[in-house]
Amino acid sequence: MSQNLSELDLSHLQEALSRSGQKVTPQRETVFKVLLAKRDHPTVDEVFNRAREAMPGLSLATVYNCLETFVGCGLVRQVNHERESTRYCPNLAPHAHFRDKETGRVHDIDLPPEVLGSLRSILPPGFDSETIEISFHGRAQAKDGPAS
Amino acid sequence: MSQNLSELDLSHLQEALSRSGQKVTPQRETVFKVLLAKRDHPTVDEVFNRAREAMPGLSLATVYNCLETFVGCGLVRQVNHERESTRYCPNLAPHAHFRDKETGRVHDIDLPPEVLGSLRSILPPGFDSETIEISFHGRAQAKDGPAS
DNA sequence: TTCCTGTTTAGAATGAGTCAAAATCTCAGC
DNA sequence: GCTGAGATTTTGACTCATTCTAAACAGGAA
Repeated sequence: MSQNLSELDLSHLQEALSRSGQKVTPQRETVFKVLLAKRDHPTVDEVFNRAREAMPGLSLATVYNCLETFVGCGLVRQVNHERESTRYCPNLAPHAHFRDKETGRVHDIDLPPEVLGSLRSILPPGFDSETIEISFHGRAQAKDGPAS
Repeated sequence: MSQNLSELDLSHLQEALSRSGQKVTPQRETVFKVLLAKRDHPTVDEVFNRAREAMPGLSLATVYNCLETFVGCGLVRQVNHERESTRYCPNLAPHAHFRDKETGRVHDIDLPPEVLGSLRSILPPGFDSETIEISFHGRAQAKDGPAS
């Protein structure tokens, strides 16, 4: 539950927000720290509950606002699986997601550039893709450890 | 709005349903025909409206039921994009989806076996994937024609 | 201070989807 | 052709993630 989030991580927040003309507020800091502290793809509700430990007055709407802001300035990615609640992920490296049928956990799967390339190459001319989402669904061996 | 859907298509329905011990009903036929008639990844609401032209008494819940049944017996795939309404797709060949930012249309993108293979290969040992969903998001040149 | 703008808050509203229970259908067995 | 069991459909109520609205708040420029 580290208090030792590197300054570097928080400076990302600072930088990304000011890049898009927005302010660093206590709420945004708190929410961002929650995302960095446990990278388990929490839902809004989970973020809300964790964040309230540090900031009891925080409102759910604000958590929605913060997360939307982060997504908007590229700090965080949304992860959707079927119709379940949206989850949030501060891993900015290109990666796919694997959703475990049994546990519901979401795992990051590293996406090598050549695979990304071959994916891009299947688009016929005229299709200009900004984002690609890849999600696997199945069972993962209980390789425990932090629910990545 | 072709009445000439091949017998073959409808026999798929027949076969897939009885394979899982379920009945062919007028409602299911109607809904299935709607999916085949215009392969534009309709939402439940769109299916509902189209189906009611042929069967005015049809209820929304039944459309949900039918589509769930079809997905369950592998006749149809669900397509989710972000938090938008679920769409349905009778194309069973392996393919990705491209969602046009501007029009909202969803296009099927053919997925060659070798690309599918290279995707599978990025899974670390212990990850056993049953389904893969790939979705692109961006702009598509107005290569008009039926909103594939 | 005062104003302005962006942010946060609480609560109401939305809307896709699900559920429960009654009505209806189908069809095997008589 | 009837009967009864099981599947299917219907209606309407319900859930719940998310969005919206309007009022309070914060903090910097004038």
